[in-house]
Amino acid sequence: MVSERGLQVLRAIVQDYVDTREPVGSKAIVDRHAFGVSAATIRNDMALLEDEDLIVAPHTSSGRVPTDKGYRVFVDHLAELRPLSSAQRSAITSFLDEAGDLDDLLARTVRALTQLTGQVAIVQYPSFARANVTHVELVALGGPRVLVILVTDTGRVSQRIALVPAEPGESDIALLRARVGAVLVGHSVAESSQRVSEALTAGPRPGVVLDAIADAVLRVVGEELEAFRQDRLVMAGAATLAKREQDFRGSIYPLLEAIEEQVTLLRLMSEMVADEKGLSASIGRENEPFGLVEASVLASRYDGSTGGARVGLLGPTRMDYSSNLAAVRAVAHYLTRMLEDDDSSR
Amino acid sequence: MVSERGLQVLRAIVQDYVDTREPVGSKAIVDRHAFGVSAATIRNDMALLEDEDLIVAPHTSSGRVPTDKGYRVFVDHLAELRPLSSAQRSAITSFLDEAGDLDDLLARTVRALTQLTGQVAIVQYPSFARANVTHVELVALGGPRVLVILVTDTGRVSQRIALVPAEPGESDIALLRARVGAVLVGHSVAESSQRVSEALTAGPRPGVVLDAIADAVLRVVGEELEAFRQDRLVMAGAATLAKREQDFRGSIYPLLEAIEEQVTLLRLMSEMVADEKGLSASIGRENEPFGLVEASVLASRYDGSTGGARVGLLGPTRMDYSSNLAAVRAVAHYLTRMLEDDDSSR
DNA sequence: AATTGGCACTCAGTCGAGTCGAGTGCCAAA
DNA sequence: TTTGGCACTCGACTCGACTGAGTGCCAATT
Repeated sequence: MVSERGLQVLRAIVQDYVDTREPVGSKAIVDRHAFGVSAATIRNDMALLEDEDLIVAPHTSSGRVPTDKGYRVFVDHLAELRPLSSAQRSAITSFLDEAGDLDDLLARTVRALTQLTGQVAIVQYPSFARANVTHVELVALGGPRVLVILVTDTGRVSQRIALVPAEPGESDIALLRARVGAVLVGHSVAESSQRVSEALTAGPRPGVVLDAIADAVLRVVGEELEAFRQDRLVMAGAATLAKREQDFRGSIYPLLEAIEEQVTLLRLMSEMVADEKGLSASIGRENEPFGLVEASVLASRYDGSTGGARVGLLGPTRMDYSSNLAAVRAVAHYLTRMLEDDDSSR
Repeated sequence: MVSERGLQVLRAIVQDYVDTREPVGSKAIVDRHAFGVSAATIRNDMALLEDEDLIVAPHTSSGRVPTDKGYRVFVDHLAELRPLSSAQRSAITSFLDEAGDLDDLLARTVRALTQLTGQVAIVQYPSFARANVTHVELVALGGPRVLVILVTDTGRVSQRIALVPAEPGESDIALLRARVGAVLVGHSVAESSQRVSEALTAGPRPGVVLDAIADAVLRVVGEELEAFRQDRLVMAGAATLAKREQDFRGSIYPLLEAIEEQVTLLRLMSEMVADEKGLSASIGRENEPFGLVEASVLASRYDGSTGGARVGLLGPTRMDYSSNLAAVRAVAHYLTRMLEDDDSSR
């Protein structure tokens, strides 16, 4: 069983190891931390910690290094999030304050977070599945092309071009707009998607040109709604991985690939279990199902209203969890406030 | 002066070095290439090549390695682009054929190119400065928000939300649409941008609400047009750099950073000088002004009509120029054809 | 004049022995 | 339970010897 002091020793080991990148020995601990006991005592504690699989010695007779389990205990029980400096806080707020639309806000968020932590920052777009479609607009572009525009109450706007079987006239467009609008407007994205499929299986009445056009438009709308339901990520700081390369035993290739793929990270972030404060961490081996074993992901929920969306960061397992968790929490906090504040303007 | 055979020796050195990643010696050359002369003769030639700064010996008595200048001569005079296999060609065409809109087409293009070469693929968006604005659409979103949509004849559609000083009614929207349309429709993006500024300096008549709204909308339109004029890049395969890391003496950090920044690569690609076939290469040190010294960029123009746009790739100086140039050329070719073919549908 | 075989020379890479020292585990004493 | 002492381990570093690929040069050959 690990004593109270044993846990303090673990904390010291994690902190020093993150600091120095070198296995830390009993002597180094008594030097750098005021434990008031001798090195031999620390050694006994370390032997226990090793029994518990919280630390490990890379080879006989060298210092110890935290295991993934050790980091986990540190994060769960030992890390005290050290609050950001006021300079940092004001830097974040003023930087985010200048943001324009949602895209810009999220882009600024990741930049701020990567700046703050020196790690890869990630933010998930708020999920749009529960958003409601408020407007549908159709614009005839000439020829067989019709521009379809969808707007949701969360402020997301998207457009797509439909190729229709016949060129619609001005009045046709108005009719189409009403018809498509009836299917969508006022319904959530998820519902709308459903309703579009139903409207399509009904099929056009043969020979009725407008029906054929409407179907073509609906098909495009369906595709676009599907895209709405897919979550997206915004990231920044991928280059910082190259700087931290020494922290990875293997190649950073899997990491860069995950960043480029996005979908892996998306799943990973979605499946993370948050604590009561909305913070979550996935450490080292815990990411094995996602093909990442030497990396940790820290994340926090933000913007509780739309639910599910997260902001976080990705870095080597050997990272400064205290600072980084604090940074994630702070950024999530400001981002949430930002979204609440001017909810009406988006 | 370098003899004809000397150049063949240079070619052999470049090819073998790219192949083996090891300095190549005179013996290896006579073994792998049928020169019909002895190693001593090759050595003499190599001495000349070294005098001309085309190759260099990393240390006394090891094989030679091409210099940047050597690669340059190879690319300009010696590389014969080896055509793609028919399997590759059909893979490209069928993959690009499935593309939807322009975004999708370019995304597929970079994926195809990175697949083909194993390098980082880059494509510049066609410049929209000369595109003409064909449609302006306004949608009242309720409250002070008005959705502004711009469409150009190149098929680019973009939208933005304007915050206006008063909520416009249905008829106001129609009036506004006509008014804004008069400023933009039928003019190129560059002209439109100009005309918007002029319309704004005229200023609203005081007290006329519609004028104030129109100005707010025009300001947003101006911003959006500005965004049109900025070129953008789409990239893929950044992760492959991690695999090729051994090919870089220094860190890959500057490369990843350039990829993330985009603007550096954009300038680099814009300033490259193309040969008569539209192909261009920038090798190693030649990229020094852009902070890249161990990398080469190969590029090709595509879609001559809109002018200026390029597709290309980025990789270590020690790359297979023959294959990669051929791949870039082929992809540019198919991309151009794609854009011409269904010009009407975009 | 170009090519070739021969030869001395250079130097990175490798291997093994020797040394150093940080750090451990264990034990007996406090 | 803590502590000082001590033998032991083992990675990291250094040094020297050796190896071998490859060069430059030169005299002989074609």
